[in-house]
Amino acid sequence: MSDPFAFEDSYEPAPQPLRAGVPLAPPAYLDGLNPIQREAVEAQDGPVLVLAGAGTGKTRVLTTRLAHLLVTRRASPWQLLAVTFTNKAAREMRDRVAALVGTPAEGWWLGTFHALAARILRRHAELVGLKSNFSILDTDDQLRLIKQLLEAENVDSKKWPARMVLGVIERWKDRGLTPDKLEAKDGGTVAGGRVVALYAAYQERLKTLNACDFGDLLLHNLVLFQGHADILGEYHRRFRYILVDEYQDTNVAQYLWLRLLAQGHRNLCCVGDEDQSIYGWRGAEIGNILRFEHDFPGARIIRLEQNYRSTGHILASASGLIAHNKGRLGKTLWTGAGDGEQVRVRGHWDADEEARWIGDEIEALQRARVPLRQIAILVRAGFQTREFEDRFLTLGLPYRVVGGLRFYERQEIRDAIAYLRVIVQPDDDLAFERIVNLPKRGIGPAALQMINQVARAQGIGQAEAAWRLTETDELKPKLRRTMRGLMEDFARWRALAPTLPQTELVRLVLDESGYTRMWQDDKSPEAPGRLENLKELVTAMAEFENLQGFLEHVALVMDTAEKPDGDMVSVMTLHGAKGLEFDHVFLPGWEEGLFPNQRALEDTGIAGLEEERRLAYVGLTRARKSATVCHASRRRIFGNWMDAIPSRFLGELPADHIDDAPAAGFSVGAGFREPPAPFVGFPAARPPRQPPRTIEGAAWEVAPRPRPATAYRPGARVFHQKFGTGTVLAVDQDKLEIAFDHAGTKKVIDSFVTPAERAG
DNA sequence: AATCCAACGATTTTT
DNA sequence: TCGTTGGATT
Repeated sequence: MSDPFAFEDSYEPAPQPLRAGVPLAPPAYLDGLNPIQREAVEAQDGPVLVLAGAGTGKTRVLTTRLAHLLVTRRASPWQLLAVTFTNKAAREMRDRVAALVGTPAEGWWLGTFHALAARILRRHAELVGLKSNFSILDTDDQLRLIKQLLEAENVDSKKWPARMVLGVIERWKDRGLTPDKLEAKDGGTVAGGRVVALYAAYQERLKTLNACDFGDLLLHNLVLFQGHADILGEYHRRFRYILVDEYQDTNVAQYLWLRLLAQGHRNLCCVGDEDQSIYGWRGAEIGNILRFEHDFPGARIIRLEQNYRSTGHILASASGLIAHNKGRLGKTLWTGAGDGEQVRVRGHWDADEEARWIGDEIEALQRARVPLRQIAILVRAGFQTREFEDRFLTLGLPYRVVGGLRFYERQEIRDAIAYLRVIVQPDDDLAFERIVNLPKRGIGPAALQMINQVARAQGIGQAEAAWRLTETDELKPKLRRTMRGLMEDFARWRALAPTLPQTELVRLVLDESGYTRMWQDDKSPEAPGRLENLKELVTAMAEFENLQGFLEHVALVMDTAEKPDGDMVSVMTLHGAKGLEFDHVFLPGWEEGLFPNQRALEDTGIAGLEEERRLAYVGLTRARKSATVCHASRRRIFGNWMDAIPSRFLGELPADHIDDAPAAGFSVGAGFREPPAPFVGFPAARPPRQPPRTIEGAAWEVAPRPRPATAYRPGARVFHQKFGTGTVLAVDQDKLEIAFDHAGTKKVIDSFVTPAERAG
């Protein structure tokens, strides 16, 4: 089987540009681009920043640019690296470029930061102390791991919830900071001043689990590139042109990753809009885009400012609002379309009335034959959707709440995947722990504790420890039999895995493990749905080449391509709306405290306020024909009614473009003060050297680990917690055969015995 | 091992 | 207010 991404092809000489890159007649796909867009398409060499305002045809420019590179033969597909944030964006880019070029472009590196980083990491995993079949953990796994560590460290998990500790660690990872770059004091008082140590322990644990979290995918890439110039060099030779979408959302680690890769040919084109940077709280660093010119000297900045989406008043309102931000590069959006309607601002007595009024408005639109799919309600926080759901339910108005539990986040799906993970990667203790007693097998906390004791003593995974336990008399016969059975099942499934289509394998595993039966016997109302989901999982798996590919998909492509079903009003958060557009947009809840959100202000001060304002900007610019902003005087927050004052953002909307502009003099939320600017640190320029390490074992192999020879010799007197004192008869690596004084002859594992006091 | 109650805490969540 | 979670109880 040939790997289209094998390195050999990167040494192929670059194809010569066709007529020095200038085709005789401009290709058809350039028609209909405006002059600036065309400039952005044709500026192919050197660093380029395309500042693409909302609705200015960004995706079109991006895809045309790629097509142009290919058609003019400046680069072959395999010499392109195209990075997006979401899988949706990657899909769209792939499809649209294929449409432009005429054939699907095969062999280019197109994907999300994480998917691309994972692909690179799988190739060189040994160099960062992993095996190439490493698992990618989800948030659940991460939290369980942190909880275990907190417990081991005796940290009060009430005071320092795992969520928070994980958050701190992830922000460090976002900034490219490995534990060795931190000092204990960098963690402040979090977890009793021990977060840095916890971070180090967490990373250590991940390594023994042969696992990565999302942040690690990038972080390990950085370590790899910085420590192995030869490998980085190969990627330099490979990637002649690099294209990045949504650059305003990159974090420091991603920035460093891009910078390292772009050093080769320096053809780095980043597309983004600083006014739509809304993920700062997830580690996105707006400074990346603001500093682009400084970071990449000689960069060309191209501003796409002609908006093709919204009518004049909407655009002017959004522009007027965002002009209040300081941290901008600045753009002046304009539209050739007419003024359209002014942005409506409406106040209501309370949130219920707000929902009622918006419901009525939507019904009016419906009567005017506006398709419901062209209407959206964009809220600041998830809980705001409830009022609308209640209202739409009574009105019988079809709606859909976008977001919420995703397919792969469902319990039964995660369980099924855990089985597969243990098969692919026996060291994956987190997956093992999840399903070892699911369905109930009687392998409860006590048994697990024993497993853990062996695992820890011998430095092996739980699965391996369980296996070794069954070779002894440590367990009660019944338990020993079930555990042995389970371990043999796993061994068998593992052996079958490479020979069986993955769909067959899951079916087999879910049946033989009793997992399916468990839900079949379950009388709860949700059980049938879960069985349905499991079937859907099997169907979904069919599309993948192999089990590994499927697991990679699950880990990295958490979204399921949503089916565009039915004509419904969309209700979603402002974050969820980024990149979407609707004819008619309703923006409820513009009140101080809610929007801008109190916590955002408290956490990050002026930076937080500006991010909230960008969120408002994103909301307004989703609208094509009409935007309606609402605020209520009373809102039920956490059960009790709270008085609310209109958002300061309302006062920032330019009066000329507003319908029923509220009277001037809105109070600007009292008590707001500016905390010190948050520290934004860059890691030291000097790359840390990591000694290369080689670990044996291909994807499906369970490399047999040498068992430590025991310190006990035949004749030694030992003590065992359960069986009492005895004399060692025979030694087999870590297993001892012991003649106990009162319990007969048993096989035990040496970690369960201690030297007995010498008699006499 | 299951079940019940009290306490808590509740923005945003591309991967 | 309401859903989740963890401890305690049977």
